[in-house]
Amino acid sequence: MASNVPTMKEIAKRLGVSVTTVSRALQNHPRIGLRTREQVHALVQQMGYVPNSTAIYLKKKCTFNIGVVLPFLTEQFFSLAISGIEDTTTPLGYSVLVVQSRNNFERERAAITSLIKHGVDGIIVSVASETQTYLHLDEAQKHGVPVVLFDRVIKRAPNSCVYSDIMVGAYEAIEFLIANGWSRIALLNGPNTLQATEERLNGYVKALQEHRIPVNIHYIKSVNLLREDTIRKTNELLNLPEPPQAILAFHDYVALDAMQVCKERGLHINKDICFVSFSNLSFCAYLDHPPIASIEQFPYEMGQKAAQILMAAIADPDTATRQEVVIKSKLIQRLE
Amino acid sequence: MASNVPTMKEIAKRLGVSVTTVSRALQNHPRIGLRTREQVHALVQQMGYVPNSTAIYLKKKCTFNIGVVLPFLTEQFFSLAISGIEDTTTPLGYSVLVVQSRNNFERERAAITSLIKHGVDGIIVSVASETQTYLHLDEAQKHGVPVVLFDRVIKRAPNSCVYSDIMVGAYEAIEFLIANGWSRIALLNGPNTLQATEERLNGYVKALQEHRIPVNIHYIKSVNLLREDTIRKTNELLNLPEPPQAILAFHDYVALDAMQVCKERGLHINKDICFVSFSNLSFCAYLDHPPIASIEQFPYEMGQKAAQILMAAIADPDTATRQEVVIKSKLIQRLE
DNA sequence: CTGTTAGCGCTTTCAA
DNA sequence: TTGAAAGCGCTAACAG
Repeated sequence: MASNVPTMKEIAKRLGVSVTTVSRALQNHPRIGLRTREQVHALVQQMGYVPNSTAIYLKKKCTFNIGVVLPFLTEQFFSLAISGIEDTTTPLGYSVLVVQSRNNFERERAAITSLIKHGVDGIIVSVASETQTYLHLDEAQKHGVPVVLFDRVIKRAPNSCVYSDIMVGAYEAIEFLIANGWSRIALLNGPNTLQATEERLNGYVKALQEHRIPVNIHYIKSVNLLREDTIRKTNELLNLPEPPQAILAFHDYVALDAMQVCKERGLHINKDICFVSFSNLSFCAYLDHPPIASIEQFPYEMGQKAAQILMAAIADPDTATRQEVVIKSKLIQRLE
Repeated sequence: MASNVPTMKEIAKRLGVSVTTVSRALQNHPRIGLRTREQVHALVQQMGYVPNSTAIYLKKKCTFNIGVVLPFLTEQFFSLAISGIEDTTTPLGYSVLVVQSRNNFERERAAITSLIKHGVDGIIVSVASETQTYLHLDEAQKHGVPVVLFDRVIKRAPNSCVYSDIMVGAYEAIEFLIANGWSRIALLNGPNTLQATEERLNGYVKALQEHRIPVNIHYIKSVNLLREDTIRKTNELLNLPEPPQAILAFHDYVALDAMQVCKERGLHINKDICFVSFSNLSFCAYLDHPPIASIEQFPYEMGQKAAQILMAAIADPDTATRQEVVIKSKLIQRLE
């Protein structure tokens, strides 16, 4: 911020009125003379006066800033969520502070601490894959900063959260594969720390069981979301005496890496082996052989919803109760 | 922010000292008794006191927030730049306010106004494709908020800026294509409002001329960066009596859309027609037929550099002079 | 309709 | 080594 920026005091002095009057004129307070109001506005215009928000924040005890903590901005899923958040908060005068955790718990904790210090009015977080506790979230609540979780949520946490019906998504995906004649279906799942991993597994198992297909434990792999691990686990699957015909992947990035492994081993995608994955990122459209189906999770809408809940909690801290919103996912088929 | 959060006053009262003392203890001021300091720190710990940053900001006349305005977070180029910015500002205690302009000038202007109102200490911007003036940037400078431009810069603007040597990049790309035997090379360029568009054109023309290849005006198209326009312009190129053998695209997204058009028309990528494009986004690695070469522009490093310049300008507003930093690009070849 | 006054939570002279 | 007091820029009773 600046050095010699005009303040209300100067405006008041120049106009020979009190700062109160200026303040009121600026807020279009009813009890103010039309003349005065116009004069003030004119001078404000002329001097290029911009109210000092820090002062207002100090008074009003809010900053109109909210924080967002998520694993990676570079994942389109999250940047779309940010857009959803931005679009619902900006019209209300809020700005968004973004911090990336890079799936690292310590970074996440530090990010939240830093956001509290910066005085945000609320925080939206999608937890890191490493995160196993929600104590760092309590820290925020303790300072009166509401926290809303989205996508990567901790359901036993006391915070409001919004996520997609992953279990159903996984279930439908497996049903789809079965309906198309595959029965040897593997699951390239995420880290076991994530709730979302468990749900994918549940959906997977449920669908298989309902169709009386035995669950093969060797078909279930957990990857840490790093490329190398995906490659390793995919190779393990392909090395099986009876390798899978289809793979449900944790998300598109996992699917892409796995597909590359397959290609390198001479397999033809969607012929020798086919994929279904979560996310439905836009660049899949550019692949010659995209996953045969994707589970669209509507990250933009999730961001919107999370932001709405947060806005409500900020506006009315007392009446706001814990909410749990499920965004319906949708299976997008790409049969060739 | 909260209601009943502990303040320095309470700490002082509980300890029977003055707020001054607490303040000094917290800052580890030299002139303070060891005993007192320890007592204060203990109580702070116990009460979970967090300094009210708004108050500090008001006093210190800075917020330790910086704003970043860019077209789209969903473009990996920009999210990588954000990471670069975050990584250089966070260690210094700064947080990043991100706003997307969506290539819309009005949104960009509004974003900057909003950031000034929110009291950021500085702003980094990559201008919208629509933007043709830098008056909205002057607005910030007028309020003592330094502005640094990156990538999509306005070079005649009075602000510091960092960008890549696009002309050289385009030049090398064309040389590479010529060296590999192509001479009918088209340019799917960006909007004419962008400096970057002009530079790509210059590099393109220069390389052709140096190799005594006549510049064919029908091979030069300007797209507005929306998918539909890319499709239209690509079709125009392919409909030419002598269609190009190679295309230099404004960036990967343009290349991808253009490549799809080619595929739909039965052309084989990198055989019937090949592509070179700016950006080198990571997902190109997943394509069966990626652009035959990409011009890596190092967005992370650009973000870092822009942030460094901004940090310096904030730290020392008087001595800081306008800087213009060029990040060398690099041609990544993917000959099959 | 307008001004006076107090105060948000903190830092920082100036005195003791 | 500590404290009292002023003040950052603004808002909001309360009083005219």
